[in-house]
Amino acid sequence: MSAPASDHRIWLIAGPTASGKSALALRLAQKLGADIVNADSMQLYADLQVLTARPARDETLLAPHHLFGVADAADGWSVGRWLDAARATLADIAQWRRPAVVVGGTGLYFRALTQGLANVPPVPRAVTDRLEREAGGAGELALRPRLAALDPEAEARIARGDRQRLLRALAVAEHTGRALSAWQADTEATLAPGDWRAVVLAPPRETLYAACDARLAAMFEAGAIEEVAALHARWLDPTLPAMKAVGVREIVAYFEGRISRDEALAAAQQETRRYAKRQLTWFRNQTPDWPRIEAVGEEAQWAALEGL
RNA sequence: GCCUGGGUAGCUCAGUCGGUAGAGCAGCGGAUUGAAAAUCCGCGUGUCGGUGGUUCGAUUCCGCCCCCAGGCA
Repeated sequence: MSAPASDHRIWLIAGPTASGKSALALRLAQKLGADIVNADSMQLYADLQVLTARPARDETLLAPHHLFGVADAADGWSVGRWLDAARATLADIAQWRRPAVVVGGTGLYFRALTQGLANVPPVPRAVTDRLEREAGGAGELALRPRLAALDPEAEARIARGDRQRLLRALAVAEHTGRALSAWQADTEATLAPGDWRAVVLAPPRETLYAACDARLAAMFEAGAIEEVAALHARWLDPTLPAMKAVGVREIVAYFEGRISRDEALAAAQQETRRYAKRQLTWFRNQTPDWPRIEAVGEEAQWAALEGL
């Protein structure tokens, strides 16, 4: 590497699903003697190991891994909760004077790390739920004017149809007495600009999609179905984050006899490709200045990383 | 071989009484501040099978050819 590792105690490795992040992160961690920190919203949950492509035990033994499978599916985590955990983890790693490699595909988590997250007090989910009930069938039509009065900036920014953001903005404004836009305006970065270095894996579209398809097929063979069966048997609230992992819905539909196993696989593969596309869009436009590695395959990607 | 039906977007199809065409799905582009593998917004991407003819003008009408499906042999 052109710059000494000590100049960059924290490496960020981002990219879409199935692009080769985990392998690259592991290799980098082994070379630097670094710890690996998860920045993937779904690999947080213990229940889904196969389906989220969370590093297996033999891999986690090769370098210290943090924040992988630490949450229960019944427990819904959020960017804020992850950021608090990541911050504490990174501080801990720094105390041991070891570098860290933060790896994942959740763009928002990386943003929270490099640009910060508004310090909004916790807004109970019940508040949002109440607002939704109050709105009733009118939905957005009833909520828009209310938000416009409290936080016109947010109201103008939120696209029509985006109920989730509309409810969040309204809940924050009503619950905290301060506009979400105002909270967001004084956000400060979590990591100091000079403390980290980032790279985005961005393989060609065709290659990436083929890798997604192959991986989903392998997951179905490697226990993804059994894993979802166990999760399904817990009868958790379907709105929990873990229940929304790509593949869960499709495999549950298969259990219920609504589609065949092959159809479930095809549907899960399609959703994975769409997810990968959204990730490519995020990193292409939200982190345009992060170096991109378009190479395919671990060796080529490693060579590209060393050449940075 | 004959008869019938059909060849229009990546797929399934609609349509044009002659003025170069539009839906669904797929796909692509974009947004993204506490659910983010979430939640949304936007965009038809096309030798209308080929070739001659009629016509100011043919995807549309006519001839021939090719291909597919079914029927008769």
